[in-house]
Amino acid sequence: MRIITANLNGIRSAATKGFFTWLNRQRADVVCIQETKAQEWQLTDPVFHPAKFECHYHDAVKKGYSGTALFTRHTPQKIIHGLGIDWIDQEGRYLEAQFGNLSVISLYLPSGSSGEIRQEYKYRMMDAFLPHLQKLRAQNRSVVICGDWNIAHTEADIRNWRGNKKNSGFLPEERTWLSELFDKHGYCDAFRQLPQKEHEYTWWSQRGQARANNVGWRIDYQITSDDLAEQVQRTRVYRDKMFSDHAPLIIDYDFSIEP
DNA sequence: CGTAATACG
Repeated sequence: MRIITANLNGIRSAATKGFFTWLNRQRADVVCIQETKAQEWQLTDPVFHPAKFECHYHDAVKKGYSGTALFTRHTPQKIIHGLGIDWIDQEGRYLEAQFGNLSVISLYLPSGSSGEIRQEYKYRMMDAFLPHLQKLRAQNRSVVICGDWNIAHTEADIRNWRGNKKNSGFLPEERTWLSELFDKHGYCDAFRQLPQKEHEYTWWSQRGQARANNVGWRIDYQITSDDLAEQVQRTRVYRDKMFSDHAPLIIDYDFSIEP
């Protein structure tokens, strides 16, 4: 099966640039979207509900802000909106689809780049999310968590690591949190299961010529439970001018969703 | 500076 994750930086803007035309050609089974920046009542146009998918939206309370979506070709047994934690769910950051023993999750971890208050919020969500991830493992579920984690893990995941050691998204505490997820809690970075390509980033600053020079960060991941690690068949970062600052991440797995 | 509403990334 193929899972795509994409931070769209505004789903309405993305639609006008041809995102849905592109998507309908991708043979995706599940599509996880972040930063819809819209509420569902603003998305009545059929373009936002492509026919071959079952489409779910999880909006932020604040208009034009954040928001996740999950499109699926197969009907899930259950859709879960949010973590059950109000101050997180108000920002529309977690949307889960359950297919038997498999959970596919669209996740948008906060950015901390605007200042201390949002960095603290980011840390608080990381702290609140970890027990949830442990619970999913304790239930013996297979899990694919797709989305914008707003953290570059290692020096291989960011072009200018020296210059960003004190910047949100590459702080030691954030990187350690991801390391512990991988080393202690039974999760792995699907993209890193296959032979490494260098300088494969998913996000570029809009300042200067960052995109043109590929001075980027890998902050979008599909993080799976360890049991799915050997299922990864092919990974691809899809760079196209249609996607203004984030590139979608496409991963093919060697498992299928039970009907 | 883009997206979408005057903030946020």
